[in-house]
Amino acid sequence: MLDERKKKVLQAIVEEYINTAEPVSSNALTQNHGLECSSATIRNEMSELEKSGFLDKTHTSSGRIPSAKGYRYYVDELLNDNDISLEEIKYISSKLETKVNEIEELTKIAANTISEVTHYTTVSIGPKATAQLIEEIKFILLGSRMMMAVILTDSGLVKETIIKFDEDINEKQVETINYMFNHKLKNQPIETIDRPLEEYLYDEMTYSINVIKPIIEQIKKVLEEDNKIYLEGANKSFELPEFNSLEVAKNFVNIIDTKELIADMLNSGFAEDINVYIGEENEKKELKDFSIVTFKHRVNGKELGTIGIIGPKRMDYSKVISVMKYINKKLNGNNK
Amino acid sequence: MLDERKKKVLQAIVEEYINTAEPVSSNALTQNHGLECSSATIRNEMSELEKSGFLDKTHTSSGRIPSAKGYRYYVDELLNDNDISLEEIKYISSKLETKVNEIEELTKIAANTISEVTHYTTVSIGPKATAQLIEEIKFILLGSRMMMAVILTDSGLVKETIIKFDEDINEKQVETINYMFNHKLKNQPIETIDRPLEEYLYDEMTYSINVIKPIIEQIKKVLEEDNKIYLEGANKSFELPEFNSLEVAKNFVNIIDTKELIADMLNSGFAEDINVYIGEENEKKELKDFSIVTFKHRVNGKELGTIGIIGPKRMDYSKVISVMKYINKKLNGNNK
DNA sequence: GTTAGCAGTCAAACTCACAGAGTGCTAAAA
DNA sequence: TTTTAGCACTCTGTGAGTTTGACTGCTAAC
Repeated sequence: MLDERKKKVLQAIVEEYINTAEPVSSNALTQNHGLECSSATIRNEMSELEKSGFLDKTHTSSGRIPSAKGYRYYVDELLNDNDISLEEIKYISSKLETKVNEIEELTKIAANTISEVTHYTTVSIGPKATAQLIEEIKFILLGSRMMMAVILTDSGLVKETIIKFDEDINEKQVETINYMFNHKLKNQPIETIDRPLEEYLYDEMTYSINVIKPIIEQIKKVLEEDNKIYLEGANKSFELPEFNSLEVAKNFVNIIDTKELIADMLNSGFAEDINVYIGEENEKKELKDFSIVTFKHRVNGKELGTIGIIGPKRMDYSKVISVMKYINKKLNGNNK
Repeated sequence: MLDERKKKVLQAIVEEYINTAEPVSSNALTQNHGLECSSATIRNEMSELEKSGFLDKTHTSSGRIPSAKGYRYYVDELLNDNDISLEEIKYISSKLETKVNEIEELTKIAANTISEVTHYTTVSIGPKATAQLIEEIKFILLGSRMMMAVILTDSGLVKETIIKFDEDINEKQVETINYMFNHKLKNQPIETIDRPLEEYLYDEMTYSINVIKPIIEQIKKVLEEDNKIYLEGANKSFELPEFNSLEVAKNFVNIIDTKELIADMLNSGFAEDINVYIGEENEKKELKDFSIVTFKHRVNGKELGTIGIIGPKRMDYSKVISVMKYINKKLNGNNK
């Protein structure tokens, strides 16, 4: 589609623009980009690249900036996805070796590390419980009218919730409940906690419907509710020149303040290993000025969390994708 | 200290400035502020108020704005702390009646409600576990090398944590651990989990130091660690005119992104019911352009969480303090 | 003690001119 | 046919100079 020199020119423009945040002139490309021709020739190439939609101009006599299509081509065809230094590798490795007791913690650490290495803002979210099998449910009495339910899933996720009652319950009831729920739910997908189960339990334990009901309600609630969203390095974005525009800064705060938007963003379309959405490619129009790069942290095919970077369209895709690939590999490697 | 008319003038200026965000001119005060005199007289009063430090000017021929001292006088002496409508009371009441299973949840709801009613950004944090007595600790085996510890305190706080081991443990060991810890810790302050306890446990259970050690470490960690900080309505602040200054907006993002700063802010000096820090009164210089209003949510003298509003110095103190007082009263009333 | 009136001050908005950076085009060179 | 040099043209950003309007401070009269 594009001849070799056009590719080189496009790549040079994208990288120059990522570095400087200024429209790139034909002159700027004659140095340090391995292009053995004059600015006039580059102008001709740029003109054609603009005609085919890879470049934009901010005004008639300005230099060029990459269009969304230009960034897309760069990301798909031109970038170096091994743009990561030895120090960075060492640093990431040491961070990921931190011993954690909960899976969510690991996702948080990974997100934090990515933010530190790339200097962009990251968001992360724990695994969707609904995609997993229930391995065990434990009920523990915490007083006469309070109980804790601990749910273990097959991928090692632990969810706990407190349940309060309007009447006293005793150890014996808890034992029965423990037996009933486990009997019926062991190794079942979480959707099993539904009508049939409720009816079964109501039938078996008619005498204590006042106890069963809040339990089922609360368990459903805790399993279905969206996980907490963790945000790292929001202030780092504000150092970027694009955030000198109040419009952009405001949009950004709106985005990170709207939990639903972030959750949507992290959960949407996962065809690839690593997903890149550039500017207007995002479905939500609030995100049109930003680019998003996400990946799911998986172990043995089970999803354990999603991490995303949100930054300007002029994001350092090479660095970001390299770091994400490395961390993704590392996380999948540590099958523990 | 100030005669009646000066008070009236100061109050009018503060309120006018809170409404308009523009320096207040002598002319503006001749209408709708119950001041029966000409602008010239008001100019004289303003000039004296400025001399005594209650007012500032942005430049020689500008109107006046309140100084920190002016705001302070207003907050201490002039404001109406019952500036809350029937609708607001109804709305707040309905929100606070939501049934919750965890105390932290209630603090979050209260903070969310305050943000909704006042249109400012709120931050909240759960109770410090270290200030409480341990009522009970339960240990539950969650697999051969994993355990959960659930700690109940006297004010109803429940903290749970997962502990992982490098060796297998069995139900019998868990029972012993349950007995040991409860025997020694029941109704003790949390600081008890310290050297003497460790030594006692090591003596009693020398055979399983590999088990006791991670338990104590993890329990200490979870009890000492700062609670999660919840942020509500960060985007609302960005609608205020002071946030058109990039400097201010950047500072704000820095503040809300720095968890330690917020935790400090929420935990500092609590002489009063409701604490107001105006601009430079804040110890941290990052906060010099902002005002902070905080209160602790208590039940029977036990602290259950802290909620703060962070907004511009030109904050609607009347509304904010009225709403906080009302919510504080409501929360202390619901002794459940 | 209060007020009218006026001179003085300052910020914000507007205009204008100009320098500088960059392109597009044309015609010559390779 | 491709590349290059050169030049005219365009547009932004900046800074100086001007005007406008909102206020205050002061003085003298009420």
